[in-house]
Amino acid sequence: MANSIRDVASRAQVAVGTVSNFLNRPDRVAEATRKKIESAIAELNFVPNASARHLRSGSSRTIGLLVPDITNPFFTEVARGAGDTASENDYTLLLCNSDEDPKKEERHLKVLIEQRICGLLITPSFEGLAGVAELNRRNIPTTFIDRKAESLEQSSVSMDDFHGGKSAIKYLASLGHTSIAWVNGPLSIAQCASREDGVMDSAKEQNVKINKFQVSQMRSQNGYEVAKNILESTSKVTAIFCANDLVALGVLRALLENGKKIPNDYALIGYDDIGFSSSASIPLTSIAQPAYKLGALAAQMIINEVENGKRFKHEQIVFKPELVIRASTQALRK
Amino acid sequence: MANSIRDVASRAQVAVGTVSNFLNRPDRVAEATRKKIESAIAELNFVPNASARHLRSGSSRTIGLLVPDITNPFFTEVARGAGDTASENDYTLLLCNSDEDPKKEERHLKVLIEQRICGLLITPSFEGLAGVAELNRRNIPTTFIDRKAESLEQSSVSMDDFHGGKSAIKYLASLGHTSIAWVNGPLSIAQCASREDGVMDSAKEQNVKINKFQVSQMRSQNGYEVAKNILESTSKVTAIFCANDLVALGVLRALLENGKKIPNDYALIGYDDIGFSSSASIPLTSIAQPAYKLGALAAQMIINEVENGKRFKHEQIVFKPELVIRASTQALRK
DNA sequence: CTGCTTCGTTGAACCGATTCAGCCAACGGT
DNA sequence: ACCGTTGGCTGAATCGGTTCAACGAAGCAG
Repeated sequence: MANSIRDVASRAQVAVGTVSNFLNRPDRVAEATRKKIESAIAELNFVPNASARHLRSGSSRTIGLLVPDITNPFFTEVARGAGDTASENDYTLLLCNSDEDPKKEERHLKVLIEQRICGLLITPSFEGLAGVAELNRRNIPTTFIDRKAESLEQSSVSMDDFHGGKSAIKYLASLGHTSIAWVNGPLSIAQCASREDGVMDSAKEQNVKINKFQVSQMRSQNGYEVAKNILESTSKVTAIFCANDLVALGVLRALLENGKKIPNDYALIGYDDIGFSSSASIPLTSIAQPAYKLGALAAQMIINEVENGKRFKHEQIVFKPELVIRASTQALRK
Repeated sequence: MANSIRDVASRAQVAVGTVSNFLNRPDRVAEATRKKIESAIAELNFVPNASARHLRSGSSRTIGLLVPDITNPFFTEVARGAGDTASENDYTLLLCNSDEDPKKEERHLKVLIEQRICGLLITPSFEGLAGVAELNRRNIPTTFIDRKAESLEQSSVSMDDFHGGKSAIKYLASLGHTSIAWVNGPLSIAQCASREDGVMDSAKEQNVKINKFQVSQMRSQNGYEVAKNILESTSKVTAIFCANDLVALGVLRALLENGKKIPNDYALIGYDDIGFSSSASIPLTSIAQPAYKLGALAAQMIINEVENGKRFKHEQIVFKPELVIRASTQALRK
């Protein structure tokens, strides 16, 4: 049932080495021989065994992708991008979801090492992950996604969060808003910290007032809850900027329930531009991040690194996010 | 750098076979020897090579999961469930996304065969997929997810779509609605067909009138577009039931844009109960499907089948979906 | 005709695990 | 004292590919 290269060889009346050449360097094989092997493979329904191949060749042609929350559409898109690129280059992508749980993350890293992945794509959610150090010790190239590498010895594909935060405030200021609520996630998350820096920087430039609010997790429910605080707050704001779309959607729901009109009573901006934002009941203005492209590019980079070894130059690529204007924002009516 | 079992053996002063026993059947190894091996492994930082293990043992401990659209939260949840269960049982899950493209699907199946997966989980989106027949020929157990297997030789974990369609209409009828729009996807999709049967069956029982509408794809944008037709339709409906939540969210947006009040002007029900439905601006009543459980159970079943071989009894498990009532529905005001 | 390449092919060694027949020592029953 | 059993350990064979030194034949230059 499970045919081996030896069966193919004997059926095609050639040596095993020739079949292997046919599989890997067909140009080294004469036309006539090639045909014999082709038909033998077809007749036997032969498909090479990846494990055997990896074992001997030393290269697994498998890359790992470790994300903190596959439920977040942003990461789903990253995974799609990385998967498609891997596939096009005849690599296998091993997708692992840690659910933001360090234990699961370590376990997945162990499995990835067992599989002898030749490269890892990761969005590190915690500092100083033991497993990542382990990867380094084993010389497995690692590329950060959505997080800039601090060392030049490592590649990364990330977003300019400072710019993202800045451009949202700048845009709101241009609409005439001078008092803005900023709903951020935990500052321990690097992305949140950078966005906040951008927000504050722009606020100073544009001379607008920022009211800070905070959520413990960047999920819809948290946005829903924090909205009450915004409504009850003494200093009246006319615009709300949220650190991601899920939170913004939660805020949106709370505002509508309280009879507020969007964008009339409040302008609202999210971050990430996940698919649902454009089809929310009030389509959301958002800071778009090219998630698919992030994943695809990261995969391409790690494949280059794997194939070019030492000659490879590490790069830290930073994309600029883009403001996408929809119905949830409009100019302030005096 | 990459240590082998032989390095461990020589460091621990034992035979390679003993190390292998330690790894796989620790009870067969004496306490003292165990300790020696343990410390040798720790010192050398040894992690076994999965490829070598699979090659010799013949079992890959890898299961494949092939979904048609990882972007759909329903499948993301299925994948999480399957992934967690695989992980708990020391299996590796290879997640593949076909984007509803038969070519990609075939390519993924080829890769999965190369990897010698010991079992496949699949939501078949097309009839008579050549690749699946191939899997059968190779005796690779296959379990259908969200689609009942027609043969008793195969397991499946699916939902009772007939019941789902029926219960939505029954509920709307109980609220006093007698004229209902039913927005379905392509009838070529088995799930859509069954839901429609349930809808029509219940309509007859409850004596309510059904207005059929159709979308070509079950995405939010399609729902947005079809909503116009519903509004312009001559026969006035007071409730709308959509074949999935994405479509329902699109309809919701269109209705709100047209100044309609939900649930006052229209009651609205979706299907799947994806996370976003509960946090939509008007939280959506929906027919909930336990996606995570579907994935987890399917993974457990295929693992059982793999490990118990012929003794395994195939099962076709069918879950009943559950109506989840939220703000988008209310009793009809006369 | 000889010597030198080039091209296509061969087949044994090897990658790193698992498997299993076989060995030794200790123990217990008679 | 003898034999059978059991527990623990050994190491060669093996899984299915890839690699590579070596080889024969053909082609070509001098």
